[in-house]
Amino acid sequence: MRDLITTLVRSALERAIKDGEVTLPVPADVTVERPRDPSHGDWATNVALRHAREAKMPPRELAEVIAARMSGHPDVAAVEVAGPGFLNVRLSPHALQRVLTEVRRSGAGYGRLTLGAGEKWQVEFVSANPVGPMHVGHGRWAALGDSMARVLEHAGYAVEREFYVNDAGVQMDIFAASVSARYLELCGVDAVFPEDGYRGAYIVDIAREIHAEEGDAWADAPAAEREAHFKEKAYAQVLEHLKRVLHGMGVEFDVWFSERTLHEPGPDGTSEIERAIADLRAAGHIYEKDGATWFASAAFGDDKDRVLKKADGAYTYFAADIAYHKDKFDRGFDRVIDLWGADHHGYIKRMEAAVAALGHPGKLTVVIGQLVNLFRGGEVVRMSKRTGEMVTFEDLLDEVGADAARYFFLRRSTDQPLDFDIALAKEQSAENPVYYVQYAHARICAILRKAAGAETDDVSVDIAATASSLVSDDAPLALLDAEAELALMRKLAEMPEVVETAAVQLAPYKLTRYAEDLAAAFHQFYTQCRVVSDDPDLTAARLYAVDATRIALKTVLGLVGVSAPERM
RNA sequence: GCGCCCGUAGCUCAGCUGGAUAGAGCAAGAGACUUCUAAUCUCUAGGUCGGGGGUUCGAAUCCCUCCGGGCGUGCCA
Repeated sequence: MRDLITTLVRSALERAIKDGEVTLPVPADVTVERPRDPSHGDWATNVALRHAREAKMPPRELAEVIAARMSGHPDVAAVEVAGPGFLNVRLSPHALQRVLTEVRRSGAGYGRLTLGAGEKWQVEFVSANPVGPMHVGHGRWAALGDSMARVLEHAGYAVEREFYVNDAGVQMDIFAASVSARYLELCGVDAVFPEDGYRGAYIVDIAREIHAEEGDAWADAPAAEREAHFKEKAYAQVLEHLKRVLHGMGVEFDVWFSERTLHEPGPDGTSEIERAIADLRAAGHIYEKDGATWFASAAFGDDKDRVLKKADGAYTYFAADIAYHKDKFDRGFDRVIDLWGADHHGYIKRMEAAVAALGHPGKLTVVIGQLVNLFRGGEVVRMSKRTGEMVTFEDLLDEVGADAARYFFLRRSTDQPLDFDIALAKEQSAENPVYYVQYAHARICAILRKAAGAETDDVSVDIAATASSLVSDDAPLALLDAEAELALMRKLAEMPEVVETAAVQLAPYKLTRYAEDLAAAFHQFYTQCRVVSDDPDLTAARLYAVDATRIALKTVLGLVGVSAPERM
């Protein structure tokens, strides 16, 4: 629709220039946008303002010339010159009614774009250390990353979802030692709990499970042997937990990437980490100092150079991260998106530097997800993996449900810390916007059941089948010209633009806002326009509009990752 | 100290690649169900866009500066 209006404006201006009415080179920057105030029409352009000086005409006069050449088009109801020289374009009912046809023809593919042109993108998110249960922040990033991936897919990208498992390194050792200490306690052996160990109750649970399975068998084993064994047992349990919780909220990963594989030697005897450093060295970005191996990241915009291999011979976490990102780009992604917690934002510059040094400048986008502050009826709930004082994300899901959790997590812009009140999310009231949107969908389904002659709360009715048999393709859409009907169609027309913005800005929260707007437009329509009446033509036309709204609502909820209930 | 994020209505937040009279939800007040779901709708009220400078036809938006809040700033992971 935007393209259509842009073309109309441009060709009107071009004709005016050709006819000698305006003296101006044909401008390249003719753009139309949505006016903030809907009373200003559907589309507006400031071309006249921008080029008045060049054309040596007052802006309003130039605008009048363009307006005069735009009127008469069947999709345009009115073109007005407003304010200092804006051109406001109002779409005709006919143009809006056509949107309904487009929605119904596209079905679940409504709003799909070719923006991505099939480019291969990767979204890596959650990537929680496998040393404990998912916390609420991980839940937000899961909702965010998954919805981002869904939007990008809708916008035409080929998207892969990846979870990076930090299963190597010191955290895993501490984790194993913590489980081991709890296990020994269960065996009745006096054990010293590691000073920096994980104190959460879940560690005890894991130890108990191992003890139930294997008894005291490991009590007398050498510590190193026991911990090595427990590490794998406990790791497997946590990984199972992560997969179960994520699956439970509808998030599925294509790849679970193990950090260990970066450390293991390949067929040629070198690890991926070593090969990544060798690449950087060959490109001249590596030097030795104070017994350590350094990456000259400052040359790529980092604050200072970074150590990759410490004087003691161990690789830093950053070295593994570089190898990991090299691996990603070796897999052929056109763009890699990392979703990190806010506490990692200090790493963005060095990671971007590394990616640039590896020969992929600008192909990494790091999105920072701010933290979640958990409340319960106004009281702060603490979340700490170390003290064990925490609400796990699984607990939260059990309590508020996946729909409410996902919806709440997405409602804020990514770089905004989120206050999540458990009591509020549970509340089934007007304060809870997820129900507002879902309710609109449920209401539509009730109308369709009613129109089909079924009981309005008959759950056995197949809505999609009912809709397709009930709604006639040649319904007289021209009858739809009431204010509430036009407003609903306008809102439906916006969806492709919303998908585009959400994809370009990696901002799924735009979808929740749109979903609420669309639901509001429907609720208003519902209040003002009786759908099933004894006027068969009007009923047919309105059923058509209602079904288009159902499709769009279901689609946008799908992009958010929230269900569209047929009855509430 | 330096870096990133933030400061907009009583609360939670949109609007930020400059555009028209700064918006929404909640909370507050007043109304609307013998009708396809009132988990809804309608109306009212609510603002020095943190302060100050600058850039220009035009600034919540861009630049500078100050104030306030959050996070980060390891040869940790």
